[in-house]
Amino acid sequence: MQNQKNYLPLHRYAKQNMDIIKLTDRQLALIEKLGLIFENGLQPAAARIAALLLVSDKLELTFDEIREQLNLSKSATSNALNLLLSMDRIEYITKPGDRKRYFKSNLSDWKENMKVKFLEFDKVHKTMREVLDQRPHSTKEFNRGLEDFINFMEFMNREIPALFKKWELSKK
Amino acid sequence: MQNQKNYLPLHRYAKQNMDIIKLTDRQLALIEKLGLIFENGLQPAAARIAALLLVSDKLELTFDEIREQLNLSKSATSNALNLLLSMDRIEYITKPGDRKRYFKSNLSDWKENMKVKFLEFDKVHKTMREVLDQRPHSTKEFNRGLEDFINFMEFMNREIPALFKKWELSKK
DNA sequence: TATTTGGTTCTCTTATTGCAGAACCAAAAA
DNA sequence: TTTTTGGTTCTGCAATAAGAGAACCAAATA
Repeated sequence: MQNQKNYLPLHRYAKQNMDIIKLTDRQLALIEKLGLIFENGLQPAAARIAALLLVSDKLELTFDEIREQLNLSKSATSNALNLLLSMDRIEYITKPGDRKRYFKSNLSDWKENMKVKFLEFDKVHKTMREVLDQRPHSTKEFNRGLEDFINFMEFMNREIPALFKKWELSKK
Repeated sequence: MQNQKNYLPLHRYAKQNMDIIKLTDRQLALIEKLGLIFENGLQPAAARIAALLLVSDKLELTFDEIREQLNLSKSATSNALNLLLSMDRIEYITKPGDRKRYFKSNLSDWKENMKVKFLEFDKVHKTMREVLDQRPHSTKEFNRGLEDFINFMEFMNREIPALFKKWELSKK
């Protein structure tokens, strides 16, 4: 159980992994690029942290390593990390004899998140159906168009879980 | 061609469709609900206009009708309408002898928009692939997880167009 | 016991968004 | 020619977001 906090005297381990992580230009560029993508749904600081944890050679970074790499203040780092933790986009491990937390990207949960996102349609088409239900019969053509659109969303909602399954099967 | 501006003296047509549109409580509630959904990607005023144009009995509303129904200022109405127009989420028609524009929801384009949105994945997985390409071999397990995720996104990207086709076929 | 570490929380600034209200404008009508 | 209509554009304000910096804190170390 790595996550158990079982501290040993710090001096026995200190700086063990503290080679200053140095990013190549290519990596920096990728962080910017990914960061922009992630800003769809995340604040900039959090987006760049998420990107950093994918791009960096070293996968498990401490608070201060993240802070330094991205030139963030402590508060920004703290808030962004906690946000990402609460979204399950990252997680952390601890190491025996070391109080620091090592943050890493939570890849496995991403797929879950994606499923959830796909299925968010559900709310949309249900509300749209409500809209259709209260429309007057007189706007026939529009109603037909709307119904078509709703049916389409429902179709997607039915088929997408099947796609997930198909993917799982194709891997075996 | 309804869109041709062929003005006739206003008095011959004035107020023809100017029955004050009155929304039921149910409709107002639906506008709020849909409005919230649309706020994902739209400013509040624009979101509620988009909702109004789906919910209202009357489908083609003028600038002032929209403005009054939603209690917006002229500037907010103008800006929101132009935003929606530029996104192709609404369109307008004109009527002979009438300078006003009649705005309506552009349902057909919505499906297009949805396709585009689905295919936005493309950018994401391409960048992710770049990330994977520059990762050190040493983080084998992580790389495998990342690759799995990328493959999954590529799979989705391949399969979703097929789903669109399947839908089109199922309608015939 | 005093100090250091690994953060968290509070306060303040700055930048951005979203909108109201008024001024403005061109085309049409009077 | 003046007025009205159907908007657009400009100015300014209030609310919110994003993050810096400092104060703070509990657990671990010295």
